[in-house]
Amino acid sequence: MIKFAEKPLEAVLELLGQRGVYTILRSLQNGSLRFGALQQVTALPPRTLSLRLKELEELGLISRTEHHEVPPRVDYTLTERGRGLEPALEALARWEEKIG
Amino acid sequence: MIKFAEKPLEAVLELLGQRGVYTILRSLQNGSLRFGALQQVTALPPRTLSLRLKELEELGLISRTEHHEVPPRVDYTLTERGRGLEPALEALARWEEKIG
DNA sequence: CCGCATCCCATTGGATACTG
DNA sequence: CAGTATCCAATGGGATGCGG
Repeated sequence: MIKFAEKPLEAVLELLGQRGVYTILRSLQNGSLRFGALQQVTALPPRTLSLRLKELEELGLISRTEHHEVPPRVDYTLTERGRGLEPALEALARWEEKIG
Repeated sequence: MIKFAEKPLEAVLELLGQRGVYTILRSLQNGSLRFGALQQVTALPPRTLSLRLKELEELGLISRTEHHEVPPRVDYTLTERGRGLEPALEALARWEEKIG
């Protein structure tokens, strides 16, 4: 895996190329979401979703907030750095429309 | 591998996440390049570069032109569809500058 | 409800050597 | 010069079951 510290862009692209990651980022543009919700929109098995979320956290694109309640509740939010990717995500979305 | 026909965007993102692909596309923005030149800018082993170029061709992002000469000469060019990705590539480049 | 542990497998990527 | 052949190591990711 490419290290963010060395090649931030390549690291992000590598992660964006993984299943569900683009969908996760786009979904979070509308606000925080919980693990379960992300599972539904991405259709990823829990193990895989968990891995992707951890990687997104490591790259500083999302943050994890744990609410100490019963039942447990955790939600994920775009960070400032994550929001910085929005123009790129938008450009990609527009490209898709054009050729779809 | 994700099929372009079904999910064009996911297919492109998957490919963009591979080593060297972003670099290939950016390099070709300045005009056609030959296999050897792409090998130098990407630092990919020939087998891998060959695979990536073939995939980029399948997605319709680049085209391959074979000149029947001795010694052999082949060059690769961005297609119209490939150029459509430029705004997204630019947005990514700007994101990189901001955090680099 | 969130998410980790294990097991498993197909696919892939890198390195090196070789050829039309 | 532009690739292909071969071999090997790593990894993505699905399924299932358990734990805080």
